Amino acid sequence: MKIFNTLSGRKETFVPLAEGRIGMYVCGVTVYDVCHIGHARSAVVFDVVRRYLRYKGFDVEFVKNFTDIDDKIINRARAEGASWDAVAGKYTEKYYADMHRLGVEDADVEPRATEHIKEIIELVAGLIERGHAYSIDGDVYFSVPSFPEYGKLSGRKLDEMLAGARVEVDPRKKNPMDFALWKSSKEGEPAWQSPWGPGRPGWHIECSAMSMKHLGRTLDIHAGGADLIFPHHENEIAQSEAYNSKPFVRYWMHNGFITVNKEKMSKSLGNFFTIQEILDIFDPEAVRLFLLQTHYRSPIEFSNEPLEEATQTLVRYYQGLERLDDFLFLSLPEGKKENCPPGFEDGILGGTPSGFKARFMQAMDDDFNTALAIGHVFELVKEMNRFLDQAPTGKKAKEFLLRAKEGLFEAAGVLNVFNRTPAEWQRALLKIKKIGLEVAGIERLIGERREARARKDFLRADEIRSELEQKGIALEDKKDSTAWRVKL
RNA sequence: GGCGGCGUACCCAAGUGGCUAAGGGAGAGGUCUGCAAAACCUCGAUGCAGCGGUUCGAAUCCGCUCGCCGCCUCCA
Repeated sequence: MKIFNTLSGRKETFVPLAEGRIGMYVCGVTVYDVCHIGHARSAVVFDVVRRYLRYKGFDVEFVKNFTDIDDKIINRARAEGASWDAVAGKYTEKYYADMHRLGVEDADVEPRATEHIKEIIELVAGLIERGHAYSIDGDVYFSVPSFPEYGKLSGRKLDEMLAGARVEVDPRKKNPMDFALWKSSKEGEPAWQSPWGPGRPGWHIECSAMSMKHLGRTLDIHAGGADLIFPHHENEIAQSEAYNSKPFVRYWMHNGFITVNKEKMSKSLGNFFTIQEILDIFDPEAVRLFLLQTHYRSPIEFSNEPLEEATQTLVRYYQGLERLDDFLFLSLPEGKKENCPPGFEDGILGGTPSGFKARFMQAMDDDFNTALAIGHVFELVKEMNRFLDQAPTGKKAKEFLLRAKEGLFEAAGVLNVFNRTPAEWQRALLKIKKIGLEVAGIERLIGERREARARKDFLRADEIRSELEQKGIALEDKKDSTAWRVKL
């Protein structure tokens, strides 16, 4: 299995520190506001990475933190007239609500910065002891020149960074690049007691302290959005490696951005779409598919159109699945003569190396190429349809298709897309398209129409059809039944 | 200014040295059907921003040009 490692800038063969076990840490969110689709991307992408590693048989310890104390939370609390911890609590809840709807699994450990003040203080004190940090008036700074390898993740050199510095430098720092490990608190701000006086942790130190506590000194995988590479992750490396004298992370993974009009979606530009407002119009599965149809390191241009296309794509998938289910459970009476169309065994439907499962794993093994993996899903769907077009009958054909379906379900479990039943999908569409009809009501009308058709009252039958059509439901007459679809 | 990425069919997108350049959406043709719709099948780039080079062979490697974007500041 290969993973693109930001540290080396290339794909590397993945070998965990301890055989069969993986410690993985993902930078979560600062809970000062609701999440936008960019946060969703990071969460969904690394959710799939985790699921795939588990699928491969690794014992994965997955840690994702919440930054629950920070300047932005304090400012937000002021703006909302609430306490800082009420703000953090509120947006933590909203985070969970969004992520659960998107099918993102909770982490094994979900540490909060404020629950690790003791570990953070130990770490800061240790860095001072080792000569990598210094305190001034209650603040503590990391001394960047004390760590010669600084810049190795983001690929920049110290002097270059100084030349491009765009931020006002605190004159008390020994070096302009030094960053805060501990910030003294002003009057009225949340504070914890420390050897340097009351204060709160700097942003970067919490991840070092928490990852070390929950996963040990060296992590297998550390992941987050590409905007965290500098300075956040660079600083984490400096702190952790200066303290431990050991490599901090073996594989760094970073996801690409969501853009709007080709520009990075961000709070400051105001061009962001919240998860909530997107899920108000689109099904979560369509959102997830949309995010996974592009490789995780490439940018994704956001707009409604691709989400509508993703919805249409899911229609194709669930149509195929329904057809398969119909075949497997309805139109395959026992005792019918055997007819298993030849020529499919060696293709994607078969269990050979060119079969679906092998291709799926090959795609995922190559730096989690979900876009290619999803492509294989639809190759399989197409081939399945072609197979069914041959009107197969009998036990052999059934077993053949059951195996194909099994492979599909394994992939669905990893992606957490394609994971519902066709009926569940239709119900979800009914809801998201805000069609004011119940399944029972639709089926009653279909029954009425069936009777009308039986007595050749096509006027009445067409009337019912157009009545449903107006409400957004299309009818499909099959051989001996009528199915309904939500129109898109 | 420094560092990095991207440019593949009408749209999205995979592919980073060698079989027919995946897959989805849209479109066209066909099958099915009381009619219809849907669904399914088929079709679709002699071509991979442009120009040059390396190679038996390049979308894929190298150089230059054009266009777009990111990081260097909080940011998923």
